[in-house]
Amino acid sequence: MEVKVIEACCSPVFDSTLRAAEAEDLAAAFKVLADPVRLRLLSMIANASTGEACVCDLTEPLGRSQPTISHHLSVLVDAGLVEREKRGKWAYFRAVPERLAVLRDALRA
Amino acid sequence: MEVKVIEACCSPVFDSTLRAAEAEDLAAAFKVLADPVRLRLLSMIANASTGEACVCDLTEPLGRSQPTISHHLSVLVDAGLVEREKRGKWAYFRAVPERLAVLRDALRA
DNA sequence: TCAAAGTATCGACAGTCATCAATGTGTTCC
DNA sequence: GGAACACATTGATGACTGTCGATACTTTGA
Repeated sequence: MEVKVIEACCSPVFDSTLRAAEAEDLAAAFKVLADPVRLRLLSMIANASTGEACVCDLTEPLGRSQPTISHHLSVLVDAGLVEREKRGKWAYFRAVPERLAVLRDALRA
Repeated sequence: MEVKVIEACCSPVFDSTLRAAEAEDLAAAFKVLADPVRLRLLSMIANASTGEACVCDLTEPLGRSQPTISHHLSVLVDAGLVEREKRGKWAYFRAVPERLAVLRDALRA
């Protein structure tokens, strides 16, 4: 899945008729959110008490294999929705609420 | 594609940890928006001067066949994002902004 | 009733994606 | 150095979906 970070300049769906390129970018962004595992990962990371979570915290609750979780986290990182920071053996993930806000604004009427 | 109309009761992603069932519903809703043709259809319908549009108005600008456009419109209808009204030979589509608002609220931080 | 027009449905196909097992990479600790 | 651990990558596979041609359905008008 090729993921493109959506920019804040994108026109909202209801504002004016979307051009083909804008629609492609927006659709790619929504595609990132169109998976239940990724939504739950994003939710768990955003609600982590320390503000961050590592793969080991996220794998077991979702009932998916470690490679699958790692794959979904990479998709979220590529989309700019979460940030990855490697510290020692662990990889910590933090949410980027501004990115979600951009998508939310694209849905304004 | 099985489409489920998302209800307003759904927890936002950032509010509390999403349960599996909530994540499934939300993901299905975003999947409807995760297609450029559907996004442009929604945009064109919402921005139509009369507030509505028929298939004949929507087919040619998007460069897809009539069955493809009809399919995408059905997906949008099933998701509750647009309404279909048949008058004579024509099928007219109107946007349902409240549905989009529900999705937008699910993305609030 | 018949022909034409606007849509919807069906069947098939190609491309995409979520998933896992196996393996690779980098780090920590003895 | 070597073993153990945390995570990323690869390759393969099954399922899903966007697309179109062909066809069916419905309404209009003659």
